[in-house]
Amino acid sequence: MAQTKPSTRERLLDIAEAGVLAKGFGATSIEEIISEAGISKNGFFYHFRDKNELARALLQRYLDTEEALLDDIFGRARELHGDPLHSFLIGLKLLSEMMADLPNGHPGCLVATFTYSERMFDRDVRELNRNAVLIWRARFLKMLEEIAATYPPRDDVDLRSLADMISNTVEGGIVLSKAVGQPQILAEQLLLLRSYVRLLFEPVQTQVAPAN
Amino acid sequence: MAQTKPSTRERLLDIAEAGVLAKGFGATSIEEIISEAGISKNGFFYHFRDKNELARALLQRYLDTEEALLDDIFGRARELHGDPLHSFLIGLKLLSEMMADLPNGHPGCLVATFTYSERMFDRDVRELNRNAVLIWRARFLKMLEEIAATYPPRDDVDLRSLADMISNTVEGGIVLSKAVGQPQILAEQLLLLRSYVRLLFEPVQTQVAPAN
DNA sequence: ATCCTACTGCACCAGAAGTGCAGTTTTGCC
DNA sequence: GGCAAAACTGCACTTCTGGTGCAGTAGGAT
Repeated sequence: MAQTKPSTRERLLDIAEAGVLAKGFGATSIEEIISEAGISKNGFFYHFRDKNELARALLQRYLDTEEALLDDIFGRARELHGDPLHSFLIGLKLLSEMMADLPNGHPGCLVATFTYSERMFDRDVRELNRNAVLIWRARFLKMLEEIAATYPPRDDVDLRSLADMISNTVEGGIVLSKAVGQPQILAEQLLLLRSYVRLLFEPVQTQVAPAN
Repeated sequence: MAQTKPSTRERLLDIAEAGVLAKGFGATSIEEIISEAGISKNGFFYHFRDKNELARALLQRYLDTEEALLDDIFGRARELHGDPLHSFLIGLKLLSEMMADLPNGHPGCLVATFTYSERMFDRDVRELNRNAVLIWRARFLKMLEEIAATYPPRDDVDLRSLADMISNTVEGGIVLSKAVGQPQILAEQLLLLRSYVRLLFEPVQTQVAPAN
């Protein structure tokens, strides 16, 4: 089970991911994946029992990458500022900047692709997808609780909903950016979310200062 | 060209829409649509030249319905309160309540389904999809400009981005609600958006009063 | 009576997901 | 170097789906 051979399997996943994010899971045929990878059909089925297992592997890899990315961004933000609120605001800024710097815009979120599902996947894959969102929720909720402990929120908001708002903004931003072909929408929306968090938690007097 | 016969064509669209929203466009086969409609395959192709034309008709009808729904909600909100800010806040509340009242949650947005495209549609359909988002933007921007004329925003936000934020919240909320199977997420996110709009535009002294 | 709309029925094609099996190359290990 | 397992190739075959083509028909409007 321990992967020592990354090459072919990883290449299949790379090709599949690009296809799925550009065209959707159903529109990405095994035929085209293997032709691009220069492998036979049975070579493909050696690595993945069926298309559903490809979906599972694709999603798992994607989620691991996203987790690492969020760890990195909010970890760096925390290093830049010890205060929970300010490090969170810095994290959102960094995230927004990272999204703005993607040359062709965000390629798309596999979680959303899988949610708007296409051929329905099996329970495994759907559960993986569901858990991904719940993990994001837990991550951001933890950060918000830390913030709320120091800065009482100005409006009576549910922190759990607010935690979801980060994922919500990203998912919505990706859809809108892709739909109209304006990649910057996602980055802008993250800055609006940041503005909301500031208005909610930042003490009033500080707000008169320029916005960064 | 003037439709006098709604029955079969509309029924095909109903069945197709339900399928597409539940499983995605590619996973909804013509075969299953016609079997549910009790019609022959050629009967289907009599109404739609190919699957792409079905997509176009589906999207067009969906957009018309959404337009009417938004007209209705924000029209009613305006009747309930003449002030642009308060009628907008009422509109968001009404929208949130409507989403909360959907028995099985929002069935999904065709614009998002089509964006995360699945088999790529032709230029026509993609343009229709793009314009839909731009029309939503224009609608909300108009309302926000009216608000900003009376209430200077507390943070230096771009009204165009803020206009997109409504669509963004809905699209993201639908994805999250569907992904985790918690329909109320969409309604909650709309209330958070409402909270942000309040914090942005509502004069400070009013804020101390209880929310809502 | 006949034309148009709205279909049915049948035959057929290509592409995609898979299955099955036999055989071959590559590799890692002793 | 030898051997087994891993990582494939090639071919044949099945089913489902999208789509085409053509011939025919029931029922209402002119």
